Amino acid sequence: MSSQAEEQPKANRGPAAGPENRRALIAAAREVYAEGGLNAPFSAVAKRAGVGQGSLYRHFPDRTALAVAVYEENVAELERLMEPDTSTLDDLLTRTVDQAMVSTAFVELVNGDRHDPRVAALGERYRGVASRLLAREQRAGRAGSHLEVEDVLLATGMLAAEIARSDPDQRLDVATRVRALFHLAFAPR
Amino acid sequence: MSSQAEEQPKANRGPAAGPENRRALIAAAREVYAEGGLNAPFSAVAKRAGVGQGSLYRHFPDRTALAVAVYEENVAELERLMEPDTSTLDDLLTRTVDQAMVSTAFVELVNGDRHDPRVAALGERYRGVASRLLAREQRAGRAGSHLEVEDVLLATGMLAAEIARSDPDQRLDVATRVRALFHLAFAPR
Amino acid sequence: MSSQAEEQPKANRGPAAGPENRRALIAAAREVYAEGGLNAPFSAVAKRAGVGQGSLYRHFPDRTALAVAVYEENVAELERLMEPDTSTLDDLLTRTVDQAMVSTAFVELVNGDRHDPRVAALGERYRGVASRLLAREQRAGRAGSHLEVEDVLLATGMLAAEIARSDPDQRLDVATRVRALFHLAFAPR
Amino acid sequence: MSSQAEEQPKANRGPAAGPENRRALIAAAREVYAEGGLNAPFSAVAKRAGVGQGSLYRHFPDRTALAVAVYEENVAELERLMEPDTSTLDDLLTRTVDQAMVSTAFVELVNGDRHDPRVAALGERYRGVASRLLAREQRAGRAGSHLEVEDVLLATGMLAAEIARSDPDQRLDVATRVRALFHLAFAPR
DNA sequence: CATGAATGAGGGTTCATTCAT
DNA sequence: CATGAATGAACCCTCATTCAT
Repeated sequence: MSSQAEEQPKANRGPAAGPENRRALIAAAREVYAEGGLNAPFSAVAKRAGVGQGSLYRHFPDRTALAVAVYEENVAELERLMEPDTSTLDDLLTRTVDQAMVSTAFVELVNGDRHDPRVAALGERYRGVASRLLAREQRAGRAGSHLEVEDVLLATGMLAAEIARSDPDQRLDVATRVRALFHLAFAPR
Repeated sequence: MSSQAEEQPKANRGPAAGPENRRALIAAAREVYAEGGLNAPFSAVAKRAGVGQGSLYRHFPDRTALAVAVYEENVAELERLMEPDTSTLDDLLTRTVDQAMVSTAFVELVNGDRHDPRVAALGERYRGVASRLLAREQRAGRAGSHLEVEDVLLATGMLAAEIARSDPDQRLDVATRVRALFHLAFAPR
Repeated sequence: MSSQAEEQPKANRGPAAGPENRRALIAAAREVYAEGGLNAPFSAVAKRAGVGQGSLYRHFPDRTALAVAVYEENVAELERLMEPDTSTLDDLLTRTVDQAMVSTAFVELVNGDRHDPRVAALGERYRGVASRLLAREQRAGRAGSHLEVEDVLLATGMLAAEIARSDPDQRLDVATRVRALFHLAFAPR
Repeated sequence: MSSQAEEQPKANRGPAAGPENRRALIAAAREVYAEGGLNAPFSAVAKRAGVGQGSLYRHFPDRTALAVAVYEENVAELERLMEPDTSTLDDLLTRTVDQAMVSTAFVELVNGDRHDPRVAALGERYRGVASRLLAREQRAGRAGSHLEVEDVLLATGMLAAEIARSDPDQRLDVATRVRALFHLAFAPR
């Protein structure tokens, strides 16, 4: 009814918005995946980020690209957190629980795209963290010598998946129980 | 409308086909769930069974009904197999690996529809099996007294999920490794 | 699990059940149409009648056949009720309200199949009733001479449709109001 | 997968097509409702408008939204036409006949979704028109003081429905006859 | 002649992806 | 480079109709 500018579709903010949008998309994806799992509508990510569909596709041409971006942040954080000499395998389990929702989405995804190099690279970095932790713990006599890095990877993977599967209000309980099991399994004999 | 018999709609085989169709549907569902998880297109089951959509809905009014039917067979088999006094928790793990693909779908199911009575009933039967085995093993001194039935359920659940997730040609390896972990976790201290 | 007669599908009662089924179907149709209008699932009629789908189709090869059968009973009742010298146009309106749900279903149907002879025959009988009533009322000076039988048919048709459309708990109100309008329109000038 | 451009999926005309599509959808709906009533296949509207299913849902998230959009135009026109001091109740009946096909769909709509606020708002506007006309006619002594706005609404509703039900080549006749009836019913006593 | 399962087409809705502006 | 509408395929579910027993 006004004589000008009938609709204002949200001002095209120009190229400057690029990196900002990218960040918004990753954050939105983290939330959406956490709530709805990996099969949440892809378009829901754009909507939640307050960004056009097209921009989502420009930044992340496929589902894997987006998931990798999300998980990349998690791995980076993990690398940082697990660096100090005082960090333990148990810290890794704790961290896994915290990140379970995203981790699981990532794991789900990876099992579709196992051979995607982007995915493989991230997997290697994660494995590196686990490997360094394990070696350190074994040296300190806090982890059994029977353990190999694959065991640790399996443990964290299963833990994350189990948490993600669980009823939200049982997660604390489940986490405690599962960590106790792996404690026993990891202990020196 | 057409001058010749253009389509051959597939002969109505009559009610006699009923039980046969039911069996075909369950078998098809087993395969479809194994390949695509519980959210595989419902219609894919009908197609794979070579049965009309409508018949699928007649036999199983909703997803849960079908999943329950599939898993019912598994639980029944489990109850039979675990009955002898000689069966162990380790047998349960073995069996879990064998049924992993279906088991995972069931776990998915249970975590989605926890309050559906049909699902709850099956869950109870499974729990019963685990419970009897655990008690027997603890009496025999082969399982630690710290263990509760929840621990066993978590272990089998995680094992099944992990197997289902894994690359088919790594499953044997994964199974071995995970079972070894739980062996340690279950052992008396 | 019993060794014989696993399922007893409801004893085929033989040809004797024919007429009984027919009656049950008509009664069921009356209810179903009243509740769900003419687009209620055709099969719902069979279910409500406690009769196989096939029997429904045998007795009434199409929707029209069933609707005609239902309405035939209504018209017969109408003929009986309107015969006494004391019955008036107003009685016809009253009766129309009572039968509104079925009447409307019939009218709906008729507008699809206007040229179906079965339908036309019933229409004639209804028209006959209206015609006799109108003549009698005009002779008695209770209806205006401007009125033709078409006017009466339109009035009853619209009344029935309006009732059928209305919220169930407003029907009484609507009926009163509409009948008052037609009272004025029918009165001698 | 194919060696040549096998399909020509119909060129995405871009957002510019938006408003045009919206208009096309409303126009198509008007036709489809007129032919098939309010339960005509929703998808038929998209097809007739030459627009994808998805676009239909984007513009009108549910049946009611579409029906309201269609009828909104009619009510607006009505408000405009009935504003002059010279317009009468009879003009309203005339107009109702002209819009009968759409009016009926609207009546159906109103009777189904009486509690939807969008529908209620339109109903109020229509009632407003009828109310103003009635008051004016009563003041001028052209309508009886026994009449209430509900009577007018019932009359237009029944008239529209009856026209919509009628054989196209009898509509003129039916309209004349029904309007004459309501003339008598509306007249001052 | 009754029964009720089988069939598949039809219509509803969602969502991944493309593309004009 | 961002935007958001358009598109259509895919899945869901219901129901009219047929037909073996």
